Amino acid sequence: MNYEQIIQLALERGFYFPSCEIYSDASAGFWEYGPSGVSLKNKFIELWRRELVRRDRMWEIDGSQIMSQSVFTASGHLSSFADPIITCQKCKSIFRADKLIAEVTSIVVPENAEIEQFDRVISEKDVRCPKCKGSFDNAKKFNMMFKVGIGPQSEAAYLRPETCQSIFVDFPRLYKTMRGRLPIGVAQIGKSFRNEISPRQSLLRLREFYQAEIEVFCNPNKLNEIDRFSEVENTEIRLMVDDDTIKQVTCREALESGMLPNKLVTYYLALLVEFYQKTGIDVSKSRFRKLGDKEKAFYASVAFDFEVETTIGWLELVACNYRSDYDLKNHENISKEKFEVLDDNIKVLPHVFELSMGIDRSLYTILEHSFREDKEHDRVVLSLKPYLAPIHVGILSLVKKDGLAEKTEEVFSKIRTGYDAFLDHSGAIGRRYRRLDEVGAPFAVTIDHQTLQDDTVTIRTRDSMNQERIKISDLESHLSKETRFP
RNA sequence: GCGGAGUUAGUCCAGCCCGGCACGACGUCAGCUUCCCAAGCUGAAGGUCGCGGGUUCAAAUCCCGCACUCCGCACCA
Repeated sequence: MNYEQIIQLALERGFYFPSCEIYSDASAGFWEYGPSGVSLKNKFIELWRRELVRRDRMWEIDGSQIMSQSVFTASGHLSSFADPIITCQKCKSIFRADKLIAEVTSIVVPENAEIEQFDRVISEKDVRCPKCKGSFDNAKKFNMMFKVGIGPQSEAAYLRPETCQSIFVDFPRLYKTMRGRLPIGVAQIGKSFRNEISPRQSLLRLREFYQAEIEVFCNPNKLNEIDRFSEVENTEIRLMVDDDTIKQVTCREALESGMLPNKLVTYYLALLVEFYQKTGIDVSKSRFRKLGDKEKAFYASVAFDFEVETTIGWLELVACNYRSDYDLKNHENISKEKFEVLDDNIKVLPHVFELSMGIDRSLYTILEHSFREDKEHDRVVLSLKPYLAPIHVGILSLVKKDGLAEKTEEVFSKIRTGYDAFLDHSGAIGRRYRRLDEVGAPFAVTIDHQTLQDDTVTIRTRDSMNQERIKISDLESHLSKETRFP
């Protein structure tokens, strides 16, 4: 229900835990997924593939995590993904140089100005530390990308700070070989790396994290020629634009009222909501928040954050950026590769609309929104959607003796390769049910004395705690029906 | 990075002031018992007390440094 309970569940039940925790030099901002977490993550990704990649006939790629320096020269990350910082010589406080100068002197030095400009203003205006009045060291650029050295000469390269650059640099080849027409969605799941100044709150701000990104390449003159829009015109989404109120409207209303700029953007925001609804996240606690000019990333011309309310506040799960031709134009200039494509026999440099999803944050939110305390039955239940549950079914013997254990293993063997099943003989039956509830297993099959006579078992449903008796021969079709993706 | 609070078994924690065998609960495992919702009994495993250094005959405890976690500030492509 709240952050502390989720982190405790994560630690106790193998969802996630700190990386390298046995060593004291382990850095903050790195976490690992245990067996339950991996199982949940894999199923979440499969749902994403079904609801976005396959539904919209996107292409999925898997790019390198280390990318050449030129990529980030072109993308702007080498110059813009860095903050000018100054350190107080006396108290060691760190400030953003541009912000402090603007505050104290009202002089605006652009964030990406040459480093000497900051030093000059600081010495001319005698800018001092607001905390202790100490003077500053020379300004430095703090780039949030991790630099790596390739080969014996340690040639500079970087761990990608967002997965999408692979998609941009691969686009010319993909377009030539994969036989698509605009609009084209290209998707990728993978890790990104950012040297955050202060990582916090486990999965919510990591230095190494999973993104599921989708870049939709489109003709900027045809943003309202999206046939598939009709599939989502009645889908309800919650929007926060221009003021602080959230309005729940259908996609058609959002478009007609001008709250959203065009059919293409509206269509993909709708796909996102429909996807998240199926993850079990409570979308009545969600909103698309339109970002103001100051909040937007340097490459975005229009941006919406998909945010969900949690016990620690509104959490950004997806950044939806209209990147226009920013990336393709820059890669074209630096690489000399052609990025133009033919659309209706007219050459066009595609624009890009991006859905950049944080997987780790999404998984946290799913856990928090699924976690409940059932006080009446004195239990903790993770009411995950059956198709996302780390364990689909527990296979339990009511007692170990009288041949029940052997019969239970026989049932387990029948389904172990098709489902995530957990075999358990030991302890009281109620205790075993409780443990399964806590990792979100939607079903528990129990082998009892009657099973030996007529080959039937009981199957217990997690949320209702109801049990029904079914034939072992019907077990697979029952599980298949109940754990199927929607 | 700054300020505050912390770090002891899988989890929660006592012990620290005032140095002398690291306490308890939950959980886990095995056995017995019951046999459909965390019962009970018996037993067991599990600890470099965050890391490193110092003081001391002796350090979880006192001192110094560092790391990490949480809260606040700042940062957040």
